[in-house]
Amino acid sequence: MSFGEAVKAVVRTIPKGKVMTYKEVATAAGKPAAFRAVANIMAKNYDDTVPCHRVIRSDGTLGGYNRGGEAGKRAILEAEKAI
DNA sequence: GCGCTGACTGTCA
DNA sequence: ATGACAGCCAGCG
Repeated sequence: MSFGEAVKAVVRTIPKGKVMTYKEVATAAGKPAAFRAVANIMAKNYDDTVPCHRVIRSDGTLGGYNRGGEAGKRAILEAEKAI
């Protein structure tokens, strides 16, 4: 399994109404220091089967989203009571 | 195979 | 607390 697939699998395990940081996802994927790669994977190879909108930065900021940016991402999280 | 890029993180000033 | 710099990894040209 490639790292990207592992990352997607981890994000898919995030329950509704919950959020994980890129670092947490990278750690769960097996590469605690690959948070940068995680962001890169999500950015370029976005997968609709993966709730990447539940992945936020360690600061608590939403970071980014390719479906409307932070605004759209925030809207989804609010709808799921994650924020 | 090499180099650049990026939805990041952590530390220093 | 805010801003800037450097470091890290995987994917793509």
